Amino acid sequence: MTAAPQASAESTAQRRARRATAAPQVATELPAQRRGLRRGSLTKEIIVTESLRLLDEGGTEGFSLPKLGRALGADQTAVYRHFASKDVLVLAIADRLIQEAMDGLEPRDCWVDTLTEMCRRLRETYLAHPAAASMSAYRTTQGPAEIRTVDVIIGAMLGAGFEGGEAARMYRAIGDFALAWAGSEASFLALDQRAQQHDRAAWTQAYLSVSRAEHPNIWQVRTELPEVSDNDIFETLLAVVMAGLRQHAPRPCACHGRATPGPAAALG
Amino acid sequence: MTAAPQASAESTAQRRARRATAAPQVATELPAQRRGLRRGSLTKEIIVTESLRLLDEGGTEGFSLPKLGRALGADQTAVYRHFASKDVLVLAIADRLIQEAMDGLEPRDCWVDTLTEMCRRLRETYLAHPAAASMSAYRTTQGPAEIRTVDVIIGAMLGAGFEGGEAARMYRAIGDFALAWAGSEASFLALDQRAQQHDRAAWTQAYLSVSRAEHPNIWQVRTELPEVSDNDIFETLLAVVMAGLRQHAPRPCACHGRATPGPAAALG
DNA sequence: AGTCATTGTCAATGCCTTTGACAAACTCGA
DNA sequence: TCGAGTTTGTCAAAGGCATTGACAATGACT
Repeated sequence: MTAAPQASAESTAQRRARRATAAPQVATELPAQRRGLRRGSLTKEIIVTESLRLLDEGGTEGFSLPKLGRALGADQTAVYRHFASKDVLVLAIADRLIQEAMDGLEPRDCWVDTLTEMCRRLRETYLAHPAAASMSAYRTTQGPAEIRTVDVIIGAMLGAGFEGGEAARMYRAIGDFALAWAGSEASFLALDQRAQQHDRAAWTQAYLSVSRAEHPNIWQVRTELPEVSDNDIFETLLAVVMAGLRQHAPRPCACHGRATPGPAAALG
Repeated sequence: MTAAPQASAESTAQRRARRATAAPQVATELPAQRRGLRRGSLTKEIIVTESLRLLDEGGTEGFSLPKLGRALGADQTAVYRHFASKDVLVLAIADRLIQEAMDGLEPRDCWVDTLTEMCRRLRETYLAHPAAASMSAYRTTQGPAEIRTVDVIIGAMLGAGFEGGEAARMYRAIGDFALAWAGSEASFLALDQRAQQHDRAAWTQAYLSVSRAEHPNIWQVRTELPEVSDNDIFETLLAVVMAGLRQHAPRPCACHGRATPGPAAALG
């Protein structure tokens, strides 16, 4: 079913002419050139893509349905013809993010590698679209990509030797962990730059100016604290989680606990 | 004419009557019905408390500064005399939650117990106020309670034998983990009941109706999947994380890996 | 008592989400 | 080829929210 007839150009011209003459005597001062969008120029796909672009550029603040409509060159309310409400649009955005993150995810020989890759992918995608992620994290769509990811995770857990209810629990634990972590990092990055910068600076300040007597432990590592990067934190926690999983697992992973090569291997 | 919450409607009426016949006496000895809006009757404390109540009862949707003002028996804009913006109020709410969660937290003999307690406390408080938590999670206030908690966590890490930068990294990993997890659980619970119920039901449905050929791993544990509770998931992940930490730690914890007694001790 | 800052109230602005009426334009059947 | 019906874009408008500036009462301080 393709067949997009090109006869629309002429009928568009007809429409324009008609509109010009059909209008009552209301003073038409403007050369009504491009007042409207051609029918069918908006699709769910286009709208979601533009939403993502707007959110990436302007953050959560700059995102509203009126602005989205205008950015598409359409009316403020045009989006409502394709999504019943903003909430439904947000769900579609969530779906797009999951797809983007998990497209092509394949089980690897080592179940730890599989889980590690899943966590890293989700985080990468969320960090690439923090505003979109902060709006749509914790929403679930049961789309094909999501279901497939669930299957891969459970497959890894079964590969680790977990059985039945334990495999189910472990899947939820790791899956929800990945979502929670990526979502919360994205949520922080979705705050306006001022708040973010202020927060980071404030913590550095707080660490460095802490009283030795009152908070001796902070004091002891006060200079190292501001050095820790977000990537450090994520990879550290990921390693901890995977170590814990390996220990719980009835079956060792294929790489026998060798450090998983990853994007943060060079980090201190 | 708005149908304000019952309690506040009445106290507003009382206030009006009282003010009309107001005697210039001080008469501050009776705390009963002291909700009148004499000058100074609104304080940050009161406003934050009422915010929490409104959020607990009505969720994120029912929470706005106009409604908050009305619920306090005051003008729509009264809150702005105490908080420069809604954002500042949200930070104050965040502070209150952290205080509530961490009040009286003390290091325990076993550093694993200390960390476990911290994670559980944060989660409990956030789950008790999901809407408030979903608004204020990921915000940081550097209040005394927060700083103290940081010191306790770092103390636990030093107790585990981590040193310098490693202790700093581990503190961030566990602290951020606790925040991310509690925040994301709260965010889910802050969705309106309909969406929540729908989500849970949809997943159960999705699990049970999965095709064996397409998603064999899900199929294998399909009946166990809906059985997993939120508490199961949290305690499972917490156990995994603590096991991983123990393994990374240069020094064993005081209880030598004995299962930490907790609300989910029955879990395998 | 008189000055002054504080704090509650009022009126108003501009943006947001959403809805209903309307009109253009595409589809489909005769 | 034409006309009915459905989509889809546009317009106008309602009702809510965050925020602001002007105003007024009130309590503190001198």
